[in-house]
Amino acid sequence: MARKQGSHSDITGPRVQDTALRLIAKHGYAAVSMRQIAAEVGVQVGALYNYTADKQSLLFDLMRDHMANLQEALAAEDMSGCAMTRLEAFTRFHIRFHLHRSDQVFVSYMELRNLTEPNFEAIETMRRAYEDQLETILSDGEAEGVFDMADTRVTTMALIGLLTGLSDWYRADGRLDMDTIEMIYWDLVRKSVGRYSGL
Amino acid sequence: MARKQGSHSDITGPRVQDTALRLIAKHGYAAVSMRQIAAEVGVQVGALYNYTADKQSLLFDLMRDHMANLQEALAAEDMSGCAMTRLEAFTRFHIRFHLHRSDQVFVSYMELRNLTEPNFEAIETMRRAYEDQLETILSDGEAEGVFDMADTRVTTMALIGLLTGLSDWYRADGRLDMDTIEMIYWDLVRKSVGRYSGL
DNA sequence: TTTCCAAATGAACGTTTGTTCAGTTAACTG
DNA sequence: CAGTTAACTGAACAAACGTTCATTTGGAAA
Repeated sequence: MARKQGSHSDITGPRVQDTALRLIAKHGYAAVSMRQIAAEVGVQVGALYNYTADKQSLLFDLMRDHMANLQEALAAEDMSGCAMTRLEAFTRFHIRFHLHRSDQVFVSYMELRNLTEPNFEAIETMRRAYEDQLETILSDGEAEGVFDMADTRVTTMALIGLLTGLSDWYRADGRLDMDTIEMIYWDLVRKSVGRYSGL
Repeated sequence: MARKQGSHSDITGPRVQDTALRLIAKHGYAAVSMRQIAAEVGVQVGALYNYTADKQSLLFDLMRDHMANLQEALAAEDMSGCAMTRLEAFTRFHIRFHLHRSDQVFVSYMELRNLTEPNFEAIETMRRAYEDQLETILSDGEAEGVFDMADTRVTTMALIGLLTGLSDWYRADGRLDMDTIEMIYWDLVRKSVGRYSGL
């Protein structure tokens, strides 16, 4: 029995990706077998190899697609204003983008060590490019005199950690909606890098 | 051949723990086999079962010990002053404790999903207890009027994320020493929750 | 010197793993 | 309607998995 109705490759293909993403996010790359993925898709294990060269490629493609989507979406944001405006845009963008893709975020940060060396470097390069855009904003803000930081690079990494850590505890059915959280986090970011003349 | 010289149980035992921690931090729980651990320790795989009931217990013990050490070390800190003083103490303590235990931190945050349900709950309870101590400091600070936050719980989680994210990029041989990083992070924390009258 | 036993061996167990591939099916093409 | 082929099956492969256990070892106790 094969191909019950219509051509399936354009249906099964995405379903393999979606299922793999969901299962890997839940149990981890090493803990998910090709047979589990096949079972959830509804095919035999051999059929998966019509859509991926091997298990490693499946993981790598998920992560590369995620990073590419991130880069593309950020490029579509308006980044024309002053540093403070751009920092707000970046912060809100990051939160919105990541909270809608919790599985991708989880996999992309947790499964780095399961990538082969060349695949790891490819993902790291993409991540670095993303981080650098935040660092540029912070540098510009320092030059403009609106930000006051002890160290730009460390602050960049700290803010990335602050924003990304949100994915660890945010639940869509939680106490606060996303707009509120966005506001709270922007408040924290703004104050943490702003010129300090408080108590 | 067994026991080449002297009793080994008090040597092999800790070595199993140390090796398991190091390998799991590097490759992940599911990706590390009992045979790999045994090989690095220098025994046959069967010998491991003199020191752990099974693989799951090995992971759980690592995480529980880490959380217990964390709790114990925090309890030994001086937490007698005002909220601002205690926040600084907590911040510096958290950074120092975690940066000296990067493998434990990594495992304790990455391998939660590989715990059985009861083991997971046990660890979560310990983690929650730790977070609550930060939340208490923030609440007290708000009551004292020295902190200004939109939401205490969210700020707690955000600061935990900020501080813990440090482990993701810190390298002992990096550009900045730990004291400097501690200072930078305390600066960020202080400003982010402080009463804001800046630009 | 003999006995004892903690500590470790080494082999085996039943599963599960990722991957391959010859064969089968059914929708599309002419 | 016949031929083609994309899509999938089903079985097989060697390797690796966690765990068990009868057996062996050698230091310590008597």
